[in-house]
Amino acid sequence: MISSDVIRGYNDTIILYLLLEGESYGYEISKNIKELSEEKYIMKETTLYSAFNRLEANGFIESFFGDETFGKRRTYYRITPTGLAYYKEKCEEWELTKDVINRFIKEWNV
Amino acid sequence: MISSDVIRGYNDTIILYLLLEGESYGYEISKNIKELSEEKYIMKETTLYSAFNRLEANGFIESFFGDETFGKRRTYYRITPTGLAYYKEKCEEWELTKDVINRFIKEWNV
DNA sequence: CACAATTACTACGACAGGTAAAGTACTTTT
DNA sequence: AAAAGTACTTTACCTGTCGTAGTAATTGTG
Repeated sequence: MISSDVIRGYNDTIILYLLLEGESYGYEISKNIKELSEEKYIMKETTLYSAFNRLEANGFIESFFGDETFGKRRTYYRITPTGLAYYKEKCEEWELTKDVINRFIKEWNV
Repeated sequence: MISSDVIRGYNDTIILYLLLEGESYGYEISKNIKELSEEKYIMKETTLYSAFNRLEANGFIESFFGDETFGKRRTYYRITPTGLAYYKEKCEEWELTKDVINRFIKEWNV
Protein backbone atom coordinates (compact mmCIF):
# COMPACT_ATOMS: atom_id res chain seq x y z
CA MET A 1 0.00 0.00 0.00
CA ILE A 2 1.04 3.56 -0.59
CA SER A 3 1.58 5.43 2.65
CA SER A 4 -0.09 8.79 2.95
CA ASP A 5 3.10 10.59 3.87
CA VAL A 6 4.50 9.75 0.50
CA ILE A 7 1.65 10.98 -1.58
CA ARG A 8 0.88 13.86 0.75
CA GLY A 9 2.45 16.48 -1.46
CA TYR A 10 0.43 15.29 -4.44
CA ASN A 11 -3.14 15.05 -3.23
CA ASP A 12 -3.91 18.54 -4.51
CA THR A 13 -2.29 17.76 -7.83
CA ILE A 14 -4.29 14.56 -8.20
CA ILE A 15 -7.54 16.43 -7.64
CA LEU A 16 -6.59 19.17 -10.09
CA TYR A 17 -5.73 16.58 -12.72
CA LEU A 18 -9.21 15.14 -12.52
CA LEU A 19 -10.80 18.59 -12.66
CA LEU A 20 -8.92 19.27 -15.90
CA GLU A 21 -11.27 16.89 -17.60
CA GLY A 22 -14.29 18.87 -16.43
CA GLU A 23 -16.32 19.94 -13.44
CA SER A 24 -16.82 17.32 -10.80
CA TYR A 25 -17.69 16.77 -7.15
CA GLY A 26 -16.25 14.97 -4.17
CA TYR A 27 -17.69 11.55 -4.47
CA GLU A 28 -17.01 11.29 -8.18
CA ILE A 29 -13.42 12.44 -7.80
CA SER A 30 -12.92 9.96 -5.01
CA LYS A 31 -14.13 7.14 -7.24
CA ASN A 32 -12.02 8.33 -10.16
CA ILE A 33 -8.88 8.30 -8.04
CA LYS A 34 -9.64 4.77 -6.97
CA GLU A 35 -10.23 3.64 -10.53
CA LEU A 36 -7.33 5.42 -12.16
CA SER A 37 -4.95 4.10 -9.54
CA GLU A 38 -6.44 0.62 -9.83
CA GLU A 39 -7.26 0.61 -6.11
CA LYS A 40 -3.64 1.32 -5.28
CA TYR A 41 -4.54 4.65 -3.80
CA ILE A 42 -7.75 5.52 -2.04
CA MET A 43 -8.04 9.06 -0.78
CA LYS A 44 -9.77 9.33 2.58
CA GLU A 45 -12.98 11.35 2.59
CA THR A 46 -11.72 13.88 5.10
CA THR A 47 -8.49 14.33 3.20
CA LEU A 48 -10.43 14.95 0.01
CA TYR A 49 -12.81 17.51 1.43
CA SER A 50 -10.13 19.35 3.34
CA ALA A 51 -8.13 19.48 0.14
CA PHE A 52 -11.13 21.07 -1.60
CA ASN A 53 -11.26 23.78 1.04
CA ARG A 54 -7.55 24.44 0.79
CA LEU A 55 -7.62 24.53 -3.00
CA GLU A 56 -10.56 26.91 -3.01
CA ALA A 57 -8.95 29.16 -0.39
CA ASN A 58 -5.90 29.32 -2.64
CA GLY A 59 -8.02 30.22 -5.64
CA PHE A 60 -7.10 27.04 -7.49
CA ILE A 61 -10.67 25.81 -7.79
CA GLU A 62 -14.16 27.35 -7.69
CA SER A 63 -17.23 25.77 -6.20
CA PHE A 64 -20.87 26.03 -7.15
CA PHE A 65 -24.00 24.10 -6.36
CA GLY A 66 -25.50 21.61 -8.76
CA ASP A 67 -29.17 21.96 -9.62
CA GLU A 68 -30.16 18.47 -8.56
CA THR A 69 -33.84 18.51 -7.66
CA PHE A 70 -33.47 15.38 -5.57
CA GLY A 71 -30.82 13.73 -3.51
CA LYS A 72 -28.29 15.46 -1.34
CA ARG A 73 -27.18 18.64 -3.02
CA ARG A 74 -23.73 18.33 -4.53
CA THR A 75 -20.95 20.89 -4.41
CA TYR A 76 -19.26 20.96 -7.80
CA TYR A 77 -15.79 22.24 -8.44
CA ARG A 78 -14.00 23.58 -11.48
CA ILE A 79 -10.36 24.44 -11.91
CA THR A 80 -9.34 28.10 -12.31
CA PRO A 81 -6.53 29.49 -14.49
CA THR A 82 -4.44 29.92 -11.33
CA GLY A 83 -5.15 26.31 -10.50
CA LEU A 84 -4.02 25.23 -13.92
CA ALA A 85 -0.79 27.16 -13.51
CA TYR A 86 -0.24 25.55 -10.13
CA TYR A 87 -0.91 22.12 -11.60
CA LYS A 88 1.68 22.71 -14.32
CA GLU A 89 4.24 23.78 -11.74
CA LYS A 90 3.58 20.64 -9.75
CA CYS A 91 4.06 18.49 -12.82
CA GLU A 92 7.46 20.00 -13.42
CA GLU A 93 8.36 19.66 -9.77
CA TRP A 94 7.37 16.03 -9.94
CA GLU A 95 9.90 15.27 -12.67
CA LEU A 96 12.61 16.81 -10.53
CA THR A 97 11.48 15.05 -7.37
CA LYS A 98 11.38 11.68 -9.10
CA ASP A 99 14.90 12.20 -10.32
CA VAL A 100 16.20 13.20 -6.90
CA ILE A 101 14.51 10.44 -4.91
CA ASN A 102 15.64 7.84 -7.45
CA ARG A 103 19.22 8.60 -6.47
CA PHE A 104 18.53 7.29 -2.98
CA ILE A 105 16.69 4.16 -4.06
CA LYS A 106 18.21 0.77 -4.79
CA GLU A 107 16.66 -1.93 -6.91
CA TRP A 108 16.42 -5.22 -5.05
CA ASN A 109 14.68 -7.30 -7.65
CA VAL A 110 17.99 -8.65 -8.98
CA MET B 1 12.91 23.71 -5.69
CA ILE B 2 11.51 20.57 -4.25
CA SER B 3 8.84 21.26 -1.67
CA SER B 4 9.24 19.45 1.61
CA ASP B 5 5.73 18.07 1.52
CA VAL B 6 6.65 16.05 -1.50
CA ILE B 7 9.78 14.50 -0.18
CA ARG B 8 8.39 14.23 3.35
CA GLY B 9 7.70 10.53 3.12
CA TYR B 10 11.25 9.85 1.93
CA ASN B 11 13.49 11.67 4.34
CA ASP B 12 13.96 8.56 6.44
CA THR B 13 14.67 6.49 3.34
CA ILE B 14 17.26 8.98 2.13
CA ILE B 15 19.09 8.82 5.45
CA LEU B 16 19.00 5.03 5.51
CA TYR B 17 20.39 4.90 2.00
CA LEU B 18 23.42 6.90 3.06
CA LEU B 19 23.92 4.74 6.14
CA LEU B 20 24.03 1.65 3.90
CA GLU B 21 27.44 2.80 2.74
CA GLY B 22 28.72 2.90 6.30
CA GLU B 23 28.44 4.60 9.65
CA SER B 24 28.02 8.33 9.56
CA TYR B 25 26.86 11.34 11.53
CA GLY B 26 24.51 14.27 11.07
CA TYR B 27 26.68 16.82 9.42
CA GLU B 28 28.21 14.37 6.99
CA ILE B 29 24.86 12.96 5.96
CA SER B 30 23.51 16.44 5.47
CA LYS B 31 26.39 17.23 3.12
CA ASN B 32 26.01 13.96 1.27
CA ILE B 33 22.34 14.64 0.61
CA LYS B 34 23.21 18.03 -0.78
CA GLU B 35 25.92 16.59 -3.01
CA LEU B 36 24.06 13.55 -4.25
CA SER B 37 21.04 15.65 -5.13
CA GLU B 38 23.25 18.28 -6.74
CA GLU B 39 21.89 20.97 -4.41
CA LYS B 40 18.36 20.16 -5.52
CA TYR B 41 17.46 19.00 -2.05
CA ILE B 42 18.84 20.30 1.18
CA MET B 43 17.51 18.70 4.33
CA LYS B 44 17.02 21.17 7.16
CA GLU B 45 19.07 20.50 10.27
CA THR B 46 16.07 20.13 12.54
CA THR B 47 14.42 17.77 10.11
CA LEU B 48 17.53 15.65 9.95
CA TYR B 49 18.06 15.35 13.68
CA SER B 50 14.42 14.67 14.40
CA ALA B 51 14.55 11.97 11.75
CA PHE B 52 17.51 10.40 13.58
CA ASN B 53 15.49 10.28 16.79
CA ARG B 54 12.52 8.74 15.05
CA LEU B 55 14.63 6.18 13.23
CA GLU B 56 16.40 5.19 16.43
CA ALA B 57 13.13 4.95 18.36
CA ASN B 58 11.89 2.60 15.65
CA GLY B 59 15.04 0.50 15.90
CA PHE B 60 16.08 1.29 12.32
CA ILE B 61 19.39 2.83 13.34
CA GLU B 62 21.75 2.65 16.32
CA SER B 63 23.77 5.51 17.72
CA PHE B 64 27.15 5.57 19.41
CA PHE B 65 29.69 8.21 20.27
CA GLY B 66 32.79 8.74 18.22
CA ASP B 67 36.14 8.81 20.00
CA GLU B 68 37.22 12.20 18.77
CA THR B 69 39.65 13.69 21.24
CA PHE B 70 39.00 17.21 20.02
CA GLY B 71 36.11 19.11 18.52
CA LYS B 72 32.49 18.69 19.42
CA ARG B 73 31.73 15.06 20.06
CA ARG B 74 29.85 13.43 17.22
CA THR B 75 26.98 11.04 17.46
CA TYR B 76 27.46 8.34 14.85
CA TYR B 77 24.72 6.16 13.45
CA ARG B 78 24.63 2.77 11.82
CA ILE B 79 21.74 0.99 10.16
CA THR B 80 20.25 -2.11 11.81
CA PRO B 81 18.87 -5.24 10.08
CA THR B 82 15.36 -3.93 10.83
CA GLY B 83 16.35 -0.66 9.26
CA LEU B 84 17.58 -2.44 6.17
CA ALA B 85 14.29 -4.31 5.88
CA TYR B 86 12.40 -1.05 6.22
CA TYR B 87 14.58 0.55 3.57
CA LYS B 88 13.84 -2.28 1.15
CA GLU B 89 10.13 -1.92 1.76
CA LYS B 90 10.33 1.77 1.07
CA CYS B 91 12.15 1.13 -2.19
CA GLU B 92 9.40 -1.15 -3.36
CA GLU B 93 6.76 1.31 -2.24
CA TRP B 94 8.53 4.01 -4.19
CA GLU B 95 8.22 2.10 -7.45
CA LEU B 96 4.50 1.78 -6.84
CA THR B 97 4.09 5.40 -5.82
CA LYS B 98 5.95 6.64 -8.87
CA ASP B 99 3.68 4.60 -11.09
CA VAL B 100 0.52 5.86 -9.40
CA ILE B 101 1.43 9.54 -9.31
CA ASN B 102 2.55 9.40 -12.94
CA ARG B 103 -1.04 8.66 -13.90
CA PHE B 104 -2.08 12.06 -12.63
CA ILE B 105 0.73 14.02 -14.26
CA LYS B 106 0.74 15.56 -17.73
CA GLU B 107 3.80 16.45 -19.73
CA TRP B 108 3.78 20.07 -20.83
CA ASN B 109 7.12 20.28 -22.53
CA VAL B 110 5.59 19.57 -25.97
C1' DC C 1 45.00 38.42 17.43
C1' DA C 2 40.12 39.23 16.93
C1' DC C 3 36.18 37.92 14.41
C1' DA C 4 33.68 35.30 11.13
C1' DA C 5 32.75 31.08 9.33
C1' DT C 6 32.33 26.27 9.71
C1' DT C 7 31.43 22.06 12.17
C1' DA C 8 28.16 19.56 15.17
C1' DC C 9 24.59 19.47 17.43
C1' DT C 10 19.98 20.39 21.02
C1' DA C 11 15.57 22.50 22.55
C1' DC C 12 11.23 24.68 21.84
C1' DG C 13 7.23 26.01 19.85
C1' DA C 14 4.29 26.75 15.78
C1' DC C 15 1.95 25.09 11.83
C1' DA C 16 0.08 22.35 7.98
C1' DG C 17 -1.90 18.28 6.24
C1' DG C 18 -3.91 13.80 7.08
C1' DT C 19 -7.19 11.02 9.63
C1' DA C 20 -10.35 8.64 12.89
C1' DA C 21 -14.84 9.08 14.59
C1' DA C 22 -19.19 10.57 14.43
C1' DG C 23 -23.08 12.71 12.57
C1' DT C 24 -26.48 14.43 8.82
C1' DA C 25 -29.39 13.60 4.90
C1' DC C 26 -31.32 11.59 1.04
C1' DT C 27 -31.87 7.46 -2.44
C1' DT C 28 -31.74 2.77 -4.01
C1' DT C 29 -31.55 -2.05 -3.29
C1' DT C 30 -32.75 -6.18 -0.84
C1' DA D 1 -38.04 -2.40 7.07
C1' DA D 2 -33.25 -2.55 6.99
C1' DA D 3 -28.99 -2.16 4.73
C1' DA D 4 -26.13 -0.18 1.50
C1' DG D 5 -24.80 3.58 -1.29
C1' DT D 6 -24.38 8.58 -2.25
C1' DA D 7 -22.70 13.07 -0.57
C1' DC D 8 -21.02 15.47 2.45
C1' DT D 9 -19.61 18.34 7.47
C1' DT D 10 -17.55 18.94 12.04
C1' DT D 11 -14.32 18.14 15.59
C1' DA D 12 -10.29 16.95 17.60
C1' DC D 13 -5.92 14.71 17.35
C1' DC D 14 -1.20 13.23 15.54
C1' DT D 15 2.95 13.47 12.97
C1' DG D 16 6.58 15.62 10.54
C1' DT D 17 8.64 19.84 9.14
C1' DC D 18 10.75 24.08 10.19
C1' DG D 19 11.84 28.80 12.12
C1' DT D 20 14.35 30.52 15.83
C1' DA D 21 17.70 30.36 19.10
C1' DG D 22 21.34 28.62 21.79
C1' DT D 23 25.73 25.82 22.88
C1' DA D 24 30.38 24.45 21.93
C1' DA D 25 34.52 23.62 19.58
C1' DT D 26 37.72 24.38 15.43
C1' DT D 27 39.46 26.63 11.35
C1' DG D 28 40.05 30.45 8.16
C1' DT D 29 40.63 35.57 7.23
C1' DG D 30 41.98 40.36 7.71
